[in-house]
Amino acid sequence: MRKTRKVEEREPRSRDRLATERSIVDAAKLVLAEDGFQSFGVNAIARRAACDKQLIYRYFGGLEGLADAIGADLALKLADDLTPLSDAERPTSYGALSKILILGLLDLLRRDPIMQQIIAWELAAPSPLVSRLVAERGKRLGAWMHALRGSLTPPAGIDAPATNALLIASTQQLVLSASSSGALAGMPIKTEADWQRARSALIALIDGVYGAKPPTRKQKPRPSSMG
Amino acid sequence: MRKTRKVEEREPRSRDRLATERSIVDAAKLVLAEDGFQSFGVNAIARRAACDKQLIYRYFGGLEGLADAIGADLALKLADDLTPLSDAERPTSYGALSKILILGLLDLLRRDPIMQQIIAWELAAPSPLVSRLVAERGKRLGAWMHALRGSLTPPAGIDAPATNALLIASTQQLVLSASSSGALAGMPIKTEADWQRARSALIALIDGVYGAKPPTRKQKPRPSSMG
DNA sequence: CGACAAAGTCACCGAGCGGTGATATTTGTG
DNA sequence: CACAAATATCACCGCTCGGTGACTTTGTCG
Repeated sequence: MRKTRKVEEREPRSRDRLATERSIVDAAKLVLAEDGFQSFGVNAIARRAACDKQLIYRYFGGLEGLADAIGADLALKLADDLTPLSDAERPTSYGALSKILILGLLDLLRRDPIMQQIIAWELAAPSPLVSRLVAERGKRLGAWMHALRGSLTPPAGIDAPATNALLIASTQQLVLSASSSGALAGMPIKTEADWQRARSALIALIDGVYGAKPPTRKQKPRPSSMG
Repeated sequence: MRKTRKVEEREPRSRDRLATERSIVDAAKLVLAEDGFQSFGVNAIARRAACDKQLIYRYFGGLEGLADAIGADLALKLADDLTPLSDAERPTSYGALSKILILGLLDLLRRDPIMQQIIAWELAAPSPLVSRLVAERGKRLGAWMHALRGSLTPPAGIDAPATNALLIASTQQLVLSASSSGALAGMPIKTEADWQRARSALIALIDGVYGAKPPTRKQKPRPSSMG
C-alpha cells in the first residue's frame, strides 16, 4: 500500500543534471545574498532550489564542494566587472590611481550583496567554508590592481600597501555598515546624498595622503546637512 | 521513589541570587568573547555558568534582558577606560585631536574582544538583540569625544564627521580583520611590527587630511604634496 | 521487451536549539 | 519546630539542523 503521492501535480524536476546543478548554485547564491551566511545550509538551499538536499551531496559532495562551485562562478562574474581602463582614462599619478581603485571597489561592493555577505562572514566566523569562497577573489582583484598600476609609483615616504589597505578597510566597513544599519559612527548612509558625502570624504582622505590635486575650486564641500 | 541524584557530589550553586546573576553575566560575556555571537544562546551561556538555563529566564526575562544587563556592564567598564586627558596632553589642533581619538579607539578595540564581536555581530546579523548591546556604547563614546574636542574646530572645507567616520571605519575593520584572519587586503597584521606599520599608515592618513603637523618646524599646515 | 544506470524523492536518525511546567532543595521567619 | 518563599534543577516539548539509506521514476541501450 504505497502512497500515491500525486495529489498535487507539482512540476517535476527536469531530470537534467546540469540544469539542476545550476539551479542549486543559483539558489545558494540567493540564500547567501538575501538571508545571510547564517542561513547558508543544505536545508535552506535545497528548499530554495526546490529540490531534495540529497542532490547537494550527490552533485557537489556537500556544502564545501558547493562553495567551490560558487567561488568559481563568482570569479567569472568578477572578471567581467573588472574591465581594464582605456588608455584615455589611465591615471597619471599614484593618487589618481588609488582613487580609481578605491572608488571602483566602493561601487563594485555596493552592487554586490554576495560579496558583502562573504566579507561579513569572514569577519564574523572564519571557517574553511568561507575561505573557499574568498580564494579566487583575492587573486582576481590583485591582478586587476596590478594591471592598473602600470609603472606608477607612490610618493616617497609613503607605505602604499598599508595605506591602501586602510582605504580598502574603510570602504568595506562603509558598505557593510550601510547595508546592515544604514549608518556609520553616527553618519547616516542611506540616501544617494549620504553616499556622495562619504565619497567626498574618501576622496579627501586619498588626496590628503597621496598629495592633493587642486580641484580648480569647482564647488565647496558641504559638511553640514543631516547628522 | 525519587532518584537520589547524588552519585556525583557536584558543588551546589551558592543560593545567592546576586552572585548567580553576576556569574551568568560573566558567562555570557565569556561566551561572546570566546565563542562569538553565533554561540550566544541560553544553552551555551547556562552551560558556561554551570547553572540551569531556566535561571536566565527567571532573572533576566530571557536573552534580551540579559543583553541589557551586559550592555550596562560594558558601559561601566567603558567609562573606566575612557579617562579624560590631563590638561598637559590636551590636543591643540584638530588633527592632533583626531589622532588621539582614532589611535585611542584602536588600542581600546584591540584589547576588547567583546566589542569586536559586537561590531561583527552588528555587521553580519543586525537584530534587536545586538542593538541592545550597542545602545549605551554609542552615547558613552560620543560624550567622550565631545569632551575631548573642547572648542577645537576642523579645518575649513573638511567634512569632519564624515572623515572621522571613515577613519573609525578603517580602524574597526583593521582590528576585526586582524582578529579573524590576521591580514587585511594582503597586509599581514599579526606581529607588533605589523601593528606599528598599520598605525603609522593611519597617522599618515590623519595628518594628510587634517593638515600635517611638522614635528619640529612651526609652519602653517599645507595640504598639498605632503609625503 | 527487460536490464540497468541516472535522476530525483522520501523517511528517518541523532543532535542541538529556545522555551516551559513541574519538582526538588535550601533558607529565613513565625 | 513548621512552613512558605526563594532558589535551583529536571524533564520534556516542538522545531530545525546536517547527514544517510532506501526507494521510485525516467531514459537508454541490448
